[in-house]
Amino acid sequence: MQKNKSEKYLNIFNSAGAVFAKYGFYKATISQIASRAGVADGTLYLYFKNKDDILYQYISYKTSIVFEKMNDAVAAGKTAEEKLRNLIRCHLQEFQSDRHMAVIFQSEVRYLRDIQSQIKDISKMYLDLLSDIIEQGQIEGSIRQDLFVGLVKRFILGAVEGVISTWVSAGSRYDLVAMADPLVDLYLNGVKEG
Amino acid sequence: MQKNKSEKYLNIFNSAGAVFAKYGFYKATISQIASRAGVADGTLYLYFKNKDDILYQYISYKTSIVFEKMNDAVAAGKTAEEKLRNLIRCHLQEFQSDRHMAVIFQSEVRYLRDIQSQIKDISKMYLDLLSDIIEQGQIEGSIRQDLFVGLVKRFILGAVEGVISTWVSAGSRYDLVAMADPLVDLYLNGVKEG
DNA sequence: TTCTAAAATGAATATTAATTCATTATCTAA
DNA sequence: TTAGATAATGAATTAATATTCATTTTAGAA
Repeated sequence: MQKNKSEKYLNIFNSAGAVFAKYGFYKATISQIASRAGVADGTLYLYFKNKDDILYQYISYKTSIVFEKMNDAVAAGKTAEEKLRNLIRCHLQEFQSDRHMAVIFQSEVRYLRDIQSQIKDISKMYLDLLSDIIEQGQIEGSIRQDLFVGLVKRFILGAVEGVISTWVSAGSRYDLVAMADPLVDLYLNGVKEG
Repeated sequence: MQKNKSEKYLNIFNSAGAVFAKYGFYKATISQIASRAGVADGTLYLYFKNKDDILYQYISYKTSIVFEKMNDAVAAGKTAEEKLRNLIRCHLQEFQSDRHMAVIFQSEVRYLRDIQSQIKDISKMYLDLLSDIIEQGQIEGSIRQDLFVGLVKRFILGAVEGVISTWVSAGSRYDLVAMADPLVDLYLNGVKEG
């Protein structure tokens, strides 16, 4: 099993992403992944320990990249509102530009949560980012003091995931990033008239 | 395969729910379900066509029950706000009182969406309920006119599912129904100060 | 060009678990 | 009480596919 990410490694990696996204982890077969990558079945085992390990590496890697970008996006904002807006936009942007990842995150994360506790859960990190933003907003005075942060952050994450989930189910045809501003407007102002 | 729901059928049905919730559909085995139900492996095939059919019947049945209750809850409200509050409360109540169902809905629905198009998707029905409520609120004047209903309804569903998902991951230890009112307050008023 | 190590192959193997069905047990009605 | 029907059993079968490894191919050094 190689350490550095050779061209062949990436080839298998990406093929696995496509096949997992299309069939789901359990119904995807090693042969399908190998054939899509244009290599023999046995070759996968030179690069990955086993089938689980492919999914594990896939999610680990994608998680680290996305989280890095989210961190940068938040850091680029000054006020809480700017930070929130940047975070949501980045989130939607990343998932829109990598549909396979979006599908896999949506459907296979629970499987990994059960068996691979060493994965840093992207939700956990995301919720921590949100906590910081909400608390900053409360200090700034732009966000209500009477809110239970633990609830608000889940509420926001759930809403974004719901929008992504719908976009995935609908065949990813419309522009996801365009929903960032209306979404943030909803969090901020609510649906009530006046 | 029997038609009427005998005691043994329900026994297998519920055992399957518990085993699917614990291990996930693919890792759950027929032997585990049979053994939990206290019957022989072959007996399952007198009541269900195959393993897929067990999950199919489980989700179909639970969906119909929950949706009926949700409909009643909404019908019991007069204003849009009352209806929304009743719907969210009912949703949280039903999932809280049936944790196996909550787990299965959270993790296995995508699998079914792929293979069993005849299931009426609970999300779809739910979103339609929400559409009606939002439109009623807009007519009443209690909900903003400038909202895109298609976005708002997903936003609300996503937020509720996010809260349930967190509750499931946290081992279902706290009171989920207690979150209904703070959640509705968030949808209505937003997080912004003033 | 030749040699050696690394990489790749894919047929054979091993494993796991869903499903079947010949047999046995249980129930019901005459 | 018993014959026939119905229900249940669980060992044997079947099917699918993840993984291994003896063999072949490739690439780079001498």
